Amino acid sequence: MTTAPRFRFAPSPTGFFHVGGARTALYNWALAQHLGGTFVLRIEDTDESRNSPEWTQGIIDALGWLGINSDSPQFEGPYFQSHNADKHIAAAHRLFEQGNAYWCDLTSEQIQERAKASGKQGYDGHSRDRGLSAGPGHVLRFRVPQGTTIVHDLVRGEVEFANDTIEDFVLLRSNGSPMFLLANVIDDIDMTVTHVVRAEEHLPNTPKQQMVWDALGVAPPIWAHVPVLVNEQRKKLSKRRDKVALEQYKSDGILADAMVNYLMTLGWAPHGDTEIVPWTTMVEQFRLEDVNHSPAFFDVKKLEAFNGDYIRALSLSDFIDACQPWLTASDVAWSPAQFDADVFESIASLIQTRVAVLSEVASMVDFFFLPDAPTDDASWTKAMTPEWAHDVLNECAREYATCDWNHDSLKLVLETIGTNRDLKLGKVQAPLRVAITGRTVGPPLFESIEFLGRQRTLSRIGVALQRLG
RNA sequence: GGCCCCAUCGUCUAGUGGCCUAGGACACCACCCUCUCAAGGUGGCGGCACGGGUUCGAAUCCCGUUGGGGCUGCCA
Repeated sequence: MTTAPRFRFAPSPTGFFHVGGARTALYNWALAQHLGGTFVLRIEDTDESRNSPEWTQGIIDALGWLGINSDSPQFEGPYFQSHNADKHIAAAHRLFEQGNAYWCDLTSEQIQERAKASGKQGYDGHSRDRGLSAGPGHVLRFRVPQGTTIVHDLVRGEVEFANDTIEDFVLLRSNGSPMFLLANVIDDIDMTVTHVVRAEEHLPNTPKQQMVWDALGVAPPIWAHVPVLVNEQRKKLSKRRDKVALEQYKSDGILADAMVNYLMTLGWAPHGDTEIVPWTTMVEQFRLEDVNHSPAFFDVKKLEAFNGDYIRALSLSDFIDACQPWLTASDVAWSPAQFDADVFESIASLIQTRVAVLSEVASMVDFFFLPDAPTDDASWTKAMTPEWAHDVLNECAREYATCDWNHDSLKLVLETIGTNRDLKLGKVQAPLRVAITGRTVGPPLFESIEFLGRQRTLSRIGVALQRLG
């Protein structure tokens, strides 16, 4: 008989949500969905010095954004490791009573000195047989048995560790609080976790944890260590150097689906020649055995390419909805009163193919809502330098005062002005574009002018003419 | 230093002994389309780290070398 598998995701609440953690969570979630199991969220807050309660809500929100919904019947938690301290301590004492652990009174300084003197690194097992009991300044250490420990890992195969290379690690701190290694195991046992899927950086901890499982008489879980995510220097993504906050990508305008899809392909690929596939397909196909063994570079460019794809796949109304946060943000160039939702809806389809991240939208449509064209000196210089610029704008102003107001005729007018001077539309449009939009690049000009209206168009041409002198 | 992991285009990957003169995607380049910029289309550039084996046959298996990475805390 097989019971439904139970996966767990066990982040520590140390600020924002790390993209590496996001991928690990996604792998666990995909597996839970694929196998009809449970995803258990456990907040590992044993290190009191660096946890903060508001961050756990951040974790839940971030998971929710990724589609790992805490309302789902397959979602369990959050549990807090700190709430289980009693169980951890009880287990530690049981380990002591069984002879699997012993007390030690050495300080870190003393350990270092001994290591220096012996020339060997780490703790040397000095207190193993000293028969110490609990007391102030005493830590409880696990008595690593002789022999070898074999970790059966679903992505790596069998990994063998000689136990004599593993030091007697600390279970309980001198203040009596449990260490991660212990707490982690006790919680996994307590929550009947069957699969531990986590990042590769935990692989060296695994034999230690497995020994604790064994000592407690419980069969260890199925392990799976997925490769870490690295930066361009091939170093593990770090909070200090790298942009790793999921929230940051969200506020830059990365779509959740794009992020999910991209993260899943870091270390794994869906079948076939397309890597942009719906979540349900990934759930169906994802297998731990197919996960790559080597670190994967978190490539923001590729993420944005995925995102552009997802943006273009949105229906127009979904796209418009998705843009709202960036149109109403506090740092936007226009005032709320100046914003015209109808205008935005009218031009949205022209914007949709032109952005890779949603935060780009604002600077692409600002000229519609600002009283005057935005100023961009580089664009101005580039477009207004030709000696014909002034005359073209002048003629434009005259013709646009009376011509039919639709993009076809607006275009035809400028085309004619250009033809008379032997200038292609691609060239003559430049001064007009900058006069109207402020920039040399942007959405299609004549549609934009049409939406802007005759009055404002004429006024902007006037302003530009004046500036040209 | 010690322990462990890893090694296919610049990057993410497909590939599990013959279908591989190694496929796709991102990036890059060119062309087409085109009012700018995108999007889209077409094409191109570019890789099995190296050396030994095993085998009729190796990107795929074994060994070694080299190169990367992770861990090495009374952090998680």
